Amino acid sequence: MQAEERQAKIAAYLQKVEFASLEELSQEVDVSQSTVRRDLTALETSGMVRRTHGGARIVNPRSDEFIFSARDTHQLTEKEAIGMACAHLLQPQQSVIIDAGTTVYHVARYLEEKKPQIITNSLPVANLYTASGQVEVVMSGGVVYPRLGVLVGPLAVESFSKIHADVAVMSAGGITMEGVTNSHGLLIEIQKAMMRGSRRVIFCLDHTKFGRQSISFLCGLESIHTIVTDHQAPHELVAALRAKGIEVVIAP
Amino acid sequence: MQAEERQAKIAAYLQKVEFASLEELSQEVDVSQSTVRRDLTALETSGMVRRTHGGARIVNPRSDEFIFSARDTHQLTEKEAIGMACAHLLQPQQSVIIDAGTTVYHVARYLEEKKPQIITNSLPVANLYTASGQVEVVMSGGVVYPRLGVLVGPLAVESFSKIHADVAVMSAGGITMEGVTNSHGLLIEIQKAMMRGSRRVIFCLDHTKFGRQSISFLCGLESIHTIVTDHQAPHELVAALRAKGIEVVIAP
DNA sequence: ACGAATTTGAAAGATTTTGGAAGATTATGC
DNA sequence: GCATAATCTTCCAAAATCTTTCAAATTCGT
Repeated sequence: MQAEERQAKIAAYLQKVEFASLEELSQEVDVSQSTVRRDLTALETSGMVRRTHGGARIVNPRSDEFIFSARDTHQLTEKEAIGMACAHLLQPQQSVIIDAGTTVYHVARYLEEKKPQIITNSLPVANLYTASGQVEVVMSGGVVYPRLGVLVGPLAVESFSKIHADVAVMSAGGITMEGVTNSHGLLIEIQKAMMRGSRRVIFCLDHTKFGRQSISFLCGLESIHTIVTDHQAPHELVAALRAKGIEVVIAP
Repeated sequence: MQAEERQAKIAAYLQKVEFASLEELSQEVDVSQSTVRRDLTALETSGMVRRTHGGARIVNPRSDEFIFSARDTHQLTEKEAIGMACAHLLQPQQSVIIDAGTTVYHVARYLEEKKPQIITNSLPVANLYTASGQVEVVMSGGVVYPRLGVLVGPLAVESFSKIHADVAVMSAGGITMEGVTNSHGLLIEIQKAMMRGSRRVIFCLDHTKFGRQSISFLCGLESIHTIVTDHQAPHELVAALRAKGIEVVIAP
């Protein structure tokens, strides 16, 4: 690698992490620490970074715009398994509405090869494919709900009311034999609009959602075509749902 | 291959990658490194590229206002100064339309304490405040334009047509006495809608934009109330703009 | 087609950059 | 406050890269 390119890489890396040790940097750009030191002094004279003992720090940190909640490790493997299984259910080139929620976010992650058209109100999902450009992503409008990165409000409802898609991939707070419930009342209207606009409705629900009830009622079981869950889901409830004519996919 | 054609190819390649090693370039155009060296010295005297040890780098990297890249350190300090200066122009609690573009992105960064209502079609801007929750952000709908992270298309235009804001903070590809131009035709309609919906229009343009013309015409000078730029902006053009009644703010 | 002028590729020597080591300096624990 | 460890600076040899030079190849004009 070239000196200049390397220095740019170091600067970019520091932009991302704000601070990095010498060892970290030398591994990142794959040169000796001596060279990193030299690069850092060069970058320091240009005013871009400040050296410290043991590393360097960016002068004007720029908050990284493309991070999705780092603390999302809850039931990660289950959610990934569900995500993959659900992605398998979709046909190439389909138009897919993706709900906002950590579980369905993982569905979106595995959709790239299906080259779908994704319609979503979730910023994290949209961020997934801004870089690649392989997947067409349509965002609804709306007010950004803090922390979750979901677009809500009348603008969002209106957007989805106008849209028709092949599939809606939904999440929820809980499911019982009485129906599906969710914790955020703001989302209910949007989710209803999503489901109305889709020919097929898939719910992605990990086993912790089974038998649980949240505050707001979303829909009855008759609105659901498919449920994707993991192998820890209670057998009786799965059997009962199947008896109601719902396809239940157990992710391995 | 001809010498000139080869040099053009080298220049084009460098435009794309910003810097490249001698080996890379010699493979790219399929000549010896000696020849590449000669070409590079020629290109250097013409001011187009700068040679470095081990390769070369483009002097004026295609300063595309609308490309968000990790290594966007291009005119970073100027853009930050402009961002701060422009943020100062706004009143607390105002509703502000923020255009999609690297310069105005920096305006958004400094807006938190004004507690504004932000309306935008830029994913990076929206991502800025999803975590904090201090600022209300409204997103237009639209199709995500790959790489740029901008929402475009009829849905976006329609969203902005319905919205009225106190201020619009805009970017552009270039400004001359004939008016403001932009490189992406897709954005023009959206930007026009943004400007129509605002009582005051502020353009943030770093000095490289002055005297430059992009492909698509956006608006005449009469539509502009304020321009924020940095101190390297050419004095004559600044004076001429002021003579037209436009407030020009020079960021320190 | 022939010779002059230019361009190209390669080699030799000069220069710069790199990686490591020794000694100096700064942080850390007790 | 002192000993210890970590980190930094300085220096040097090795590696990479650059410049210069020159013969072969190509292009151009006639």
